[in-house]
Amino acid sequence: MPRVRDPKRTRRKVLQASYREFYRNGFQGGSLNRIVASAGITKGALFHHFSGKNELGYAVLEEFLAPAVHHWWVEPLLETEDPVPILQTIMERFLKKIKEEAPERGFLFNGCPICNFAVEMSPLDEGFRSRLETIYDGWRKAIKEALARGQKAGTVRADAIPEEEATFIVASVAGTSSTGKVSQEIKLFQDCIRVVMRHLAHLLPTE
Amino acid sequence: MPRVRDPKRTRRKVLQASYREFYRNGFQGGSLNRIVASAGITKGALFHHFSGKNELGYAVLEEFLAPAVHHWWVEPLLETEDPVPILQTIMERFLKKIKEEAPERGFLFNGCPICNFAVEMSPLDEGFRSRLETIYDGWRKAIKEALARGQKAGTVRADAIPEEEATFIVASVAGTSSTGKVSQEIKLFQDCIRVVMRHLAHLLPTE
DNA sequence: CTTGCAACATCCCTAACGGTATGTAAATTC
DNA sequence: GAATTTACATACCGTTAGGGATGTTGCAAG
Repeated sequence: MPRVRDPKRTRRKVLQASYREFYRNGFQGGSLNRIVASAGITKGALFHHFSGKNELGYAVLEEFLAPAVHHWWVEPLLETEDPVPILQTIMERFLKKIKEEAPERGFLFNGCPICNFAVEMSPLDEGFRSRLETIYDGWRKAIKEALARGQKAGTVRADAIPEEEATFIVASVAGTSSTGKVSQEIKLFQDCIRVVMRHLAHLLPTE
Repeated sequence: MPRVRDPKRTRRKVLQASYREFYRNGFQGGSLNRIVASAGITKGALFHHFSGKNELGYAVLEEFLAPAVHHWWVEPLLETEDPVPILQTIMERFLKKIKEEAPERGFLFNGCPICNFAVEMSPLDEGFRSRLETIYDGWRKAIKEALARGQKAGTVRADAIPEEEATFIVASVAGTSSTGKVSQEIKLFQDCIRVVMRHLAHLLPTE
């Protein structure tokens, strides 16, 4: 067997397998043995790259989930002066994503992975809590600042409160994911998102 | 030692200790050993009343959490013809509850226990999933029917969609709890609930 | 007063967990 | 090209988990 060494690749494989394992079984329920098995490596490799289970979880948050939020929520809103349509587009894409995952191949939509981590681990471990707080803060900040810019540009009604709305929108995503995954019926997601979309429409200036 | 037997009381002690343990550590992270220790009983007693860990979790859902939802959300809305103020009152009480728990005695608000169970266990075990679905269905149904009655009575605007709104309100509670518990700052809860309250106000008929 | 079952207590088992110690081969450095 | 370090693999801990077997005792019925 021609032994090829690619530490970056190995590390990525571990992270990916860990993400899947934790996403499906939770962090505490996730098994390092299963991770190394599904990643096709050994415990030696895992513990060479990560000093323990917690560090592995932190890495998933920092290197997988934080960038995902940045890509889906922060980047599209950056420097925008008309954020409401963009937020609506993101919510639509969110619903689309769920539809794609739900019925196909029997794969379950397991909710928002960040929220899953938050619910399970934020009260149990300060390392998780602080990292999750950073992610949520950045998420909220992006929405808040976009809404504020919209107000300056006149595309968002002046009496809206960007900070409150941002907090609410993030919570809506978490809540929709968490309650919806129980029944796995798309209608629940649809209903939820539809109300949020209507709420977003109310943020537009009245003409 | 005067041995006193009180099976009902023993059962309740186990359930209460289980609820606390699972609420703080999650279901998978919760330990039966810790439960029997904190309940002041032994494993023999636990397994006499419950056939296993899962059944214990089911019992917590059915005998603790389902009644709690009924008490907080279903009962106050029963037969009401003006549901919006009642919903607002419930949300206010929700915020109050968080405020009471948060700063005092260093106790952490750990989110909505039902949502915690849902996030962790609904994708992993059908017994949990179905029971959680029943709880959420009843919760949503109570709101939906109250809103529909309100529409008939003219206290809720006719173009509101009770089913969608109900789904949304339940998701809001879950989302607020889950995202808020990360930072433990009351302001986040306040912001979130304030937006929901405003949204509820929009359900009133325009005059 | 005895019999029988419900209500526990005690003790133990196996499996799986996260983690470590040690070995070894590839890669890098000098 | 020798030496050193990185990148793994193998084997193996100690602990704790959930759960079961068996023993013991209160309590109610007959």
